[in-house]
Amino acid sequence: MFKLYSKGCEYALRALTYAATQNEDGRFQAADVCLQTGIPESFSRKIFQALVQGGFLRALRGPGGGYVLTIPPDQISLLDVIRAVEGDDTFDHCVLGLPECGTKRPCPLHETWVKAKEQLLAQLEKRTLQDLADASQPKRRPSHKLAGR
Amino acid sequence: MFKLYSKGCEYALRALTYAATQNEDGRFQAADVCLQTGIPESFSRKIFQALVQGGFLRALRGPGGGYVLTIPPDQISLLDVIRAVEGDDTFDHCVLGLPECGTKRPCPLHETWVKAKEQLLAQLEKRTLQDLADASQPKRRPSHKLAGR
DNA sequence: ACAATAATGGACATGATTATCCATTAATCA
DNA sequence: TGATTAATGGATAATCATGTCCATTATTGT
Repeated sequence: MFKLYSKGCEYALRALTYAATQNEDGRFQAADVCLQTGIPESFSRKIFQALVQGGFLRALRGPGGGYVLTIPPDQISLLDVIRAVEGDDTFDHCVLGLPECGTKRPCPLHETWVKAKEQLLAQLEKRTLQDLADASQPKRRPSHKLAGR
Repeated sequence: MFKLYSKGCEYALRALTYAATQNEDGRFQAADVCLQTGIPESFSRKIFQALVQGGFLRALRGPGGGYVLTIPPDQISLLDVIRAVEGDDTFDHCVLGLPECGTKRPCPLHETWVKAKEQLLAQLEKRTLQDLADASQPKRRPSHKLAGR
């Protein structure tokens, strides 16, 4: 069946969105966020590790620790998160599964897919974590951005 | 990772495309098509069964049998095939995995996804099996349609 | 130095997708 | 009727994605 991204990526988006609603600098603890957003903790922790590896999060160990976003949430697009979790090449494979498919040797669906993909990625690129946070039911500071700009 | 559709669906598209290049009425035998397109036979046979169930193919048993398309290849869109194999609702699930997401209770990504999906489905809907067949290296009758219209 | 907290990393369990095998059914031909 | 051909359907295996558990490491505070 169709999958825009893996479960892990879905959890990353939900967790990071929640983090952005809660805290100015996107600081959170794994256990807390997983409990609040209803995503499985043990599994999601692996994803957080990947986001640390990818440079999106900084890990803070010890009491009062957790994770902080290394970049403000309004500068992280959904596409950024997706690529960080899934790898830069998630969207780059031939949809007909032909290994030799490319610009020089396009499969019958190549051009169609390139166009559809462009539009899809454009949508995912223009929405940021902050957008998602604002669109969620605001927990605190209900979107000061709308007034502030 | 990203998946536009399942392996089975990929095989269906490759097999049906090949069938359309070979034969006016899209007639083929499972063993033959699988051999030629390099897709696993035992597995693909299950998919052909599904396409029979879905009314896309008619199965002809016995010597000289095989499958025939019940509809001419230029009237079958990629989206038709995808929906037949994957089910009508493949593209209808919330990308954030929220069960209550819908028009009345949209998730933060709902509108973005609806738009991206529309564009994606439009691309998949306007290409037919005949298009794919013509775009493949033509085995016989190299696209009489181009001259015929 | 010790205790408590929180992330890390490895091993393992579960589930879904993908793939293979084989006996059965239906059709054709001699 | 018997032999051959080709799809069908059920059981089973392999592979990958998802999920859990636990010992370890780093950090903080006492």
